[in-house]
Amino acid sequence: MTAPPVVYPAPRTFAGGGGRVAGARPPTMRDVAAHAGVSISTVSRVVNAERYVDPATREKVEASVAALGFLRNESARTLRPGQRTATLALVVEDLTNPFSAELAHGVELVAAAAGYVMLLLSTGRDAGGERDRVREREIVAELLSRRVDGVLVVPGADDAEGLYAALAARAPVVFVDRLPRGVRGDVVLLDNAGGGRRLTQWLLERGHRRIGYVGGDQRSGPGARRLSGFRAALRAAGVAEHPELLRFGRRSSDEALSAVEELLALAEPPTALFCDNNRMTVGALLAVHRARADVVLAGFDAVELAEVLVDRVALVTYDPADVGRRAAGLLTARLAGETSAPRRVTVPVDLAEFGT
Amino acid sequence: MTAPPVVYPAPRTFAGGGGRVAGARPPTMRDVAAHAGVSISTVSRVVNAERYVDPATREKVEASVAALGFLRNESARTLRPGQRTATLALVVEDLTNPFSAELAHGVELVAAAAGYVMLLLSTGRDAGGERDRVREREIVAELLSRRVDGVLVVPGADDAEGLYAALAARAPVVFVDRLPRGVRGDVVLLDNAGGGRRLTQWLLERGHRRIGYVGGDQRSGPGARRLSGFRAALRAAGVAEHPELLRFGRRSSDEALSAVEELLALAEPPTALFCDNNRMTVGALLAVHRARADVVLAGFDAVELAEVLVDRVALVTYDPADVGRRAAGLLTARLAGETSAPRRVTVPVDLAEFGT
DNA sequence: CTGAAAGCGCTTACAG
DNA sequence: CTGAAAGCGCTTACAG
Repeated sequence: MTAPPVVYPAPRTFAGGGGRVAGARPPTMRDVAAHAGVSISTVSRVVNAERYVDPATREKVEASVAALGFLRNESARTLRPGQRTATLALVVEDLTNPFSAELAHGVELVAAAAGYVMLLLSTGRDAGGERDRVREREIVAELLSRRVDGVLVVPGADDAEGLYAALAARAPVVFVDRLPRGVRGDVVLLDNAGGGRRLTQWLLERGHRRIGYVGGDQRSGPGARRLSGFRAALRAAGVAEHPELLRFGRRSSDEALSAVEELLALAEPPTALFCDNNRMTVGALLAVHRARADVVLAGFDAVELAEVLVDRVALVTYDPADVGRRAAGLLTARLAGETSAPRRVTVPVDLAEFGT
Repeated sequence: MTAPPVVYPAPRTFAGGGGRVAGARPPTMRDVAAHAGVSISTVSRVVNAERYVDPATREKVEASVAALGFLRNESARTLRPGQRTATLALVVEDLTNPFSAELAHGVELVAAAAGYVMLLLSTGRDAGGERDRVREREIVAELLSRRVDGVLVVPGADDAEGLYAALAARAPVVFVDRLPRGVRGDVVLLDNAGGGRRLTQWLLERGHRRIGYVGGDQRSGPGARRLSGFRAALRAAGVAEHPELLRFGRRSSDEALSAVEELLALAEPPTALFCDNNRMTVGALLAVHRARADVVLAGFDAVELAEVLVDRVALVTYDPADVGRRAAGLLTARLAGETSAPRRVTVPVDLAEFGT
């Protein structure tokens, strides 16, 4: 990625765009100073909107800035000790996940309002579908090299312990949706347990006692908390869990669909289904609709048109952008000097009922 | 956003995270050089993996790098003329739009593979729902100040002429989904006209002659091309357009739903509907489903579960991530020295049929 | 209110 | 193969 050596001050040129030439060396403060007939210090003061500049001088300099199209080189500014890069980073696993995308939107809003720009990096998964450790280490190194002011991370279920410790040792880090083990830090969580409880109570109130469960990874993070909410509600109501009605580890709506088909084919099928995320809810909706089964659905995440497919459904919904705004708010507060103990923010969820 | 003056070399400290202190001044090449007993030049050579370094020296330096946890300061490196920031920027209007999110994903994949990091900025809309000009100018200034190596832009329908000209004059810019008037540059477009034509042909082949049209902004960009494809197909088939069946300027699925309700209530309703984007398709699906109308749908964009709602539907689908990959590919090619005339890439679309 | 000078952390000819 | 020195474009005490 390094450009071949160039003889200074050869401009970097770009002749694409049909002969358009971009990249004549951009004007520097020195150029502005010469143009305005003042010193570089004075240009710096004007550009930084400092006080103690004679109005006439300021005007002169501003005219030169405009005439030359001067834009301060941020890399140079950043180099001074104590100066910020005015850059935040958001690290997600997969941006195509709607949660990540809306989260990023919320983060960007707050970042922009606070004068920061957002780097977006995704860790992805390796060929085996596992978290890509190499890429994760690269990302941490990249962020440290770039001296980002702060980082927001949606950690993976299987994040190596302390992966982000090196990062957290050098810049404030806010974790989103789950807190990796062994790391202290600010974290913004959804009320997953509360949502699981409310969905389950909603089913119990409607008389359901045989409730099926279709879920993804239930060993840690959001999935674990949703399951614990489910179980807590059953326990509180004195209703028994039916192990044969629980299906975990489903990774797609297709896998969820098969799971629900299995459940519906049981001699004693469930009368209701708890779906622990968007993929599960979509799969279950399809299976129930196809089977024209008399099964009530309760699931996590908004699914467009869900209410049209089944007679009765309750969905836990939330605003990922709000999660992003809050997480970015915590981070910018740290950057503004906040030194309180690690904070844990829980974002409430909503229950939306549909159907007859 | 500027930190208060600090007395050098006071470290920036962060006492959040429960007393955890981050930000002791990171080690520099000077520190590594002292630790390894070599000159700074030599450290630079090792860090940059240059040839002509004695293996023993290299090993010594690498040990010091590891011991001190040295990570080259990218701002400092960038300062030298001819050096890149290794940063691309993607500018979209709204990241919550699934197209933007998947696009960003594709861009990030290619950027990461080529050694670039992606800045993500959204222009948003102002209070009046119009493109926010002030924010757009800020973004252009920000990107120029940061000396990003290249930019990908999804321009708005109502972009001011030449808004991105200042940018394009200094760095390669690739436009996505539409090309602003008055700007030359690489552009990646979807085959919107082709998609519109195919959807319309699909309807015509099934005998439809009264085809309704539900669309958003049809004055420019993708909307205009989809409409032109619709009209071209009608013309080619010698089928008349029915002006009373055309509804434009709908901005949400709710507005599309109302439009379709109007159409279905006509004395002579359409027998088929053409929907020019995802929102329109969702609204039309709902309206047709609710009215249990015998209307065939043909629409743009994948809609989850669409086929379950209506008897027969055809959807034009495409992979926004692929658009992102291609756009980023054009950009990285420019950055690698490609100097051909502006390129226009058209990404093909698919037609998916559902229903009995 | 203004300017000369030092220095941020690197890279790069230039010597050796 | 290695080092001393200049310089990238800024900011910041320090003098005046």
